[in-house]
Amino acid sequence: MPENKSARADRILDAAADLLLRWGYRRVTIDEVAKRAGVGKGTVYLHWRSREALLMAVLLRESVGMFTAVAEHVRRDPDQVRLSALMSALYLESSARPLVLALYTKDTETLGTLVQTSSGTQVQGVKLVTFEEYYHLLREHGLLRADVSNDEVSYACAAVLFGFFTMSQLAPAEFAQPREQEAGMLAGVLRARFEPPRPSKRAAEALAPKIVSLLEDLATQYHELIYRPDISEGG
Amino acid sequence: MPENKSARADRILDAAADLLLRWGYRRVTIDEVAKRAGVGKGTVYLHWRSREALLMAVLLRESVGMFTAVAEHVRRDPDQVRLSALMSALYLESSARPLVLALYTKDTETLGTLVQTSSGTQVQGVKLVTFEEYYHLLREHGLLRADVSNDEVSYACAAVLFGFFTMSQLAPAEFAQPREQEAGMLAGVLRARFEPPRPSKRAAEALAPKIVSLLEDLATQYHELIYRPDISEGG
DNA sequence: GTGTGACCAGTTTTGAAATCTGGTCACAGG
DNA sequence: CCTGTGACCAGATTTCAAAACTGGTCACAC
Repeated sequence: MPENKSARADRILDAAADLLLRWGYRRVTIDEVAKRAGVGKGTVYLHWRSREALLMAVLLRESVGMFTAVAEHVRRDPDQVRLSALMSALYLESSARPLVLALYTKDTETLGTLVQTSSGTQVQGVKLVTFEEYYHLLREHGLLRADVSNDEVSYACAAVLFGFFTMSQLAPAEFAQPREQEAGMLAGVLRARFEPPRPSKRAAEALAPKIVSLLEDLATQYHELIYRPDISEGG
Repeated sequence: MPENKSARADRILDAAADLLLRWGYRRVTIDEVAKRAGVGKGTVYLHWRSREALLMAVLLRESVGMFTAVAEHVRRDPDQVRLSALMSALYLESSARPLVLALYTKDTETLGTLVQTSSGTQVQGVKLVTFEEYYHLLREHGLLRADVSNDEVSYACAAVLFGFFTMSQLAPAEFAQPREQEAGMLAGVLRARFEPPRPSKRAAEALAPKIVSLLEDLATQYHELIYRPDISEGG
C-alpha cells in the first residue's frame, strides 16, 4: 500500500467526474470508474456505500471548490460580501464548473435523480440553512433594504439566480452574452432591489470574516460528507 | 352543414386542449380528438395541415387569451403599461393558464417538441419582436432608466421572468407563495432595476393605447396562425 | 489487514412481432 | 360540384421474452 487513501479517493472521484460529464448519470458504471482509477471494483465500495453516494461525492467536491472560491473572493475584498457581489461571484464560479451548473439547471441527463434522493435533499437543506443565515447576517449588518422582508429576499433572490442560470443555458444563440456581462446584469438586479442605496463599507468589512467562516464551515461539512459518507451507519 | 366552420374549429381545439392537459403531448391522438369533437378524422385535416399544427393552434389560442387579458388590464388602467406592472400581469395571467405556463416552464411532457419546431420558433420570433418593440416604446416614453441599455432590459427581464416561472413550478413546498405575492415580488424586482425612480403618469397614459394595439396586433397575428395555418403553402 | 474480482440477483437492453397512429383519398351524401 | 368521412397504408411505437449488463457482496489472495 504505497499510497495515501485520500489520494486514492480523489483519483476515484476524478474518474467518476470525468465519466459523469462525458456520458451522463445513467451511463456511469462502477466497473468503468474503478478501471479508470486503477483500482478494483470492491475498493470503490471501501470508500462509498453505494453508487449514488459516490456520484453525490463528486458533486459535493465540485461544490466545495465553488464555495471555497467564493470565500476567497470575499476574503480578498470584503466589499464582495454584499448580496449582489456574492451572488454574482457564485454565478460566475458555478458557470465555470459544469457539474455545479448542471446542479443549478436541474440537468437530469447529467445528474439523474441525485438531487431528489434523501441524501440529496439533506445536502440541499444544509446549503439552504447557510443561505438563510447569510441573509440574516446581511440584515443584521444593515446590508439589506429595510422595506424588503427576509422571506422575500430568500424567494425572489433564488428566483432571479435561477432565472439567470436557465437563461444562459437555453437562451437562443442571438441572446447569448459573455458570462461576465450576465453576472453584471444579475448583480445589477439584486443591488437595485435588495441592497440599501448607500451600503456601508464598514459594515461589509465587519461582516466579511463571518461570511468567510460560514462558507468555510459549509465547505467543511461537505468535505465530511464526501470522504465519510457512512458516518451515520446502522440507522 | 348546419354549423359554423369557426365553431367547429373551436370545438376541435377544445377537445385537443383537454386531451393535451389530461394526457400530455405524446398521448394526444387525432382519432381521439376527432371523436371528442364529434367529427370525422379527415375533417381535422380540413382545418390543420398536421397534428403538430393542430397542437400549436391550441397553444396559440391560449396565448391569445392571455395577451388579450393583459391588454384589457392596460386598457382599464394605463399605469399598468409600466414594465413591472405589465410583466406582473403577464405572470399572473400565464399562471392561470396551464398550457401557457407549460410554455414558459418548458414542460416537455405537456408540450413535447412543439416549441422547437420551425413554426414554433417562428411564433416565438413574432412574440420576441413584439417585446422588443414594447421595450423600445417604453424607453421612448421615458419609462425605462436611462442607465440600463435595451439589450440589458431584454436579457435580464427575460431571465427574471423565467426565474419566477420555474421557481413557482419546482420550488420545494416550504417555499411556496401565493401567486399574487410572487407577482408582487416580480414587480418589485423589475421596478427597482428597470424603471425610473418617479415614472411619469402622463407618459404611461400616452403609451398605454399604443401597447394595447401592439398586444392586439399580436393577438390578431396569432389568430391568423390558428385558423389559417396553411396560408403560406407550396414553399 | 487490505484489496480484489468472480459471482449473484435484479434490472436494463435488445430485437422482432404485434399494435397503433398520422396522414391520404376514393367515395358517400347532398 | 362540394363537403365530410373513415378504411387504408407506411412508418412509428409498443410489447415481451431472451440475452446482456451492473450494483453490490464476500471468500480469498497477498
